[in-house]
Amino acid sequence: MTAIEALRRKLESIGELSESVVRALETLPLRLVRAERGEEVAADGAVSTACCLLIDGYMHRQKILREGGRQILAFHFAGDIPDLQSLHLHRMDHSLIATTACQVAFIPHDPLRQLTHNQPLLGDLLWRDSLIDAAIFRTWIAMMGRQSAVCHLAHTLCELFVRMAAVGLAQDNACRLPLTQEQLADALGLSIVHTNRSLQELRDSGLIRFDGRRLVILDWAGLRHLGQFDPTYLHLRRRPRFDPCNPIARGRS
Amino acid sequence: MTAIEALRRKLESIGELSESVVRALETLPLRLVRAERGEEVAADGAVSTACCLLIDGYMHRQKILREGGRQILAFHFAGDIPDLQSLHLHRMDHSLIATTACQVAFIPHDPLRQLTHNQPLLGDLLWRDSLIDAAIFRTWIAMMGRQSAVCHLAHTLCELFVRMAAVGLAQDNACRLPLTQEQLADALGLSIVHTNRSLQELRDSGLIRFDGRRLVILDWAGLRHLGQFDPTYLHLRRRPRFDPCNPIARGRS
DNA sequence: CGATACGTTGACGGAAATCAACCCCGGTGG
DNA sequence: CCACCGGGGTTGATTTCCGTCAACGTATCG
Repeated sequence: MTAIEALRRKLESIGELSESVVRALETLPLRLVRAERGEEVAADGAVSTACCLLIDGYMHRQKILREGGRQILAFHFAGDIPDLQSLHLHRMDHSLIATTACQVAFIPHDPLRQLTHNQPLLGDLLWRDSLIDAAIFRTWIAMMGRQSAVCHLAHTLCELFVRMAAVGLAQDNACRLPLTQEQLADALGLSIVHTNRSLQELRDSGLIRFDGRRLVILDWAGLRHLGQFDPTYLHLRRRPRFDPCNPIARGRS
Repeated sequence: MTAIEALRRKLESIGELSESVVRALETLPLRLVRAERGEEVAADGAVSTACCLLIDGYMHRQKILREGGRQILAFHFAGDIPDLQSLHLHRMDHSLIATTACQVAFIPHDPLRQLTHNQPLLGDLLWRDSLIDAAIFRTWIAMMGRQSAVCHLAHTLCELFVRMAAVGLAQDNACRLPLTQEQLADALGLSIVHTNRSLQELRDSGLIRFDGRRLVILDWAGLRHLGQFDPTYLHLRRRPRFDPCNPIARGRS
């Protein structure tokens, strides 16, 4: 998949994209780079001059705290621009890490900003994307502050699955999800041990299957209910019309 | 203070604002409204057609969860546009509440969006503002996930104080902060009881004085250290040059 | 004067952290 | 070929931070 094709899928999942805008996107200068697993693509505190468009692979954003603790802030995959905020906040306030080996395209800030000025509708759409990023943070805050570990975990898995499905990265009721339990724990704000036990709870209840590489949803309604998951906050253009794993609703497409 | 004057102070605290842009802002149609304490200015799930510029008073944003729990997501004061995200995310994914009686100005979306198109530099600055909003969410996530109650509380107080100081709402080492312990607790994701005890800890250590109306910082260095507070993530135009309560640094202005 | 909202305190219970093993598996190198 | 190693996952025992419950104090207000 090309860089612009990945971006196009993403933007179309959250808004309308005209042909002229797509053509304009294709004029952007791109620097294609491969990032190795664990590589720090953008460092906390650094000043950045380009945004990173993720074409293939997985990345995450994280903050390292004084006593060595780590908090993961977001997970990203093909089509995402994990450091879009750097377009107007030049200094990074967290770092961007390649969760797996990745293919990325760097888009220099200057031409990208120019393009958002010349094509206000594209600018609005990218702005919208960054606002959805923020909406996800808000939801994480609510889950961390007021929900139990299992609920939070279930919610997070729902969110990742729906986001991936929206850009065509899920087949049927499964998606690739190459996360260690340690990464999951650092995203949820839990210990590894407790994360492990919460995962077991979801598995033992027959809601999911997950081996650190692939997530299979066995009972979407159950997982969604347990995680109190309501996809409104993702602001997708089409709300998922049916529960991905509900064969009845799926029948009438 | 007028609506545009409040907005001007805010925008100047995070970026450059040219005279022509200020004049352009003054052409915006405003609907001035008073909101009473506790009033829901924008409801979760509602579709909004205007942004709310806060001229005087305090507001907060919150999510209500299924079992009646509440999570406060942000605190706002004069100059803030708490629902700026609605400009590109029409449906609210949380609600906006008047913490105290407020004076607000509603700015309809259409002319505001037009203005961001005609004045790309203003658009960029508002975008930046919404990105700082997100940066604050990220920091809250890290605090909730990986820090103790007192640390989180100290950090939150530091943040509020610095944000207010940046727009001239703090005098010396004190600012108005009309929050109940229940609201503080719902922001921190703690119980009221534990919030009360954490506050006492800060008071007993001689770091702050706080009576639910006014926050006085008695030991900025200590509070800042305890809360692991580093203001970088607020992306202010001028980093606070001196610690507000450090008389030595303050001497050489 | 109650009524209500907010703050404070003590006793108790529970969810999650911490500590400490142990297992499995793939890679690597003697 | 097998010993060794490191990363990741799993389990049990113990501890602790924080939540819950319940009561009481205080101030404001109609």
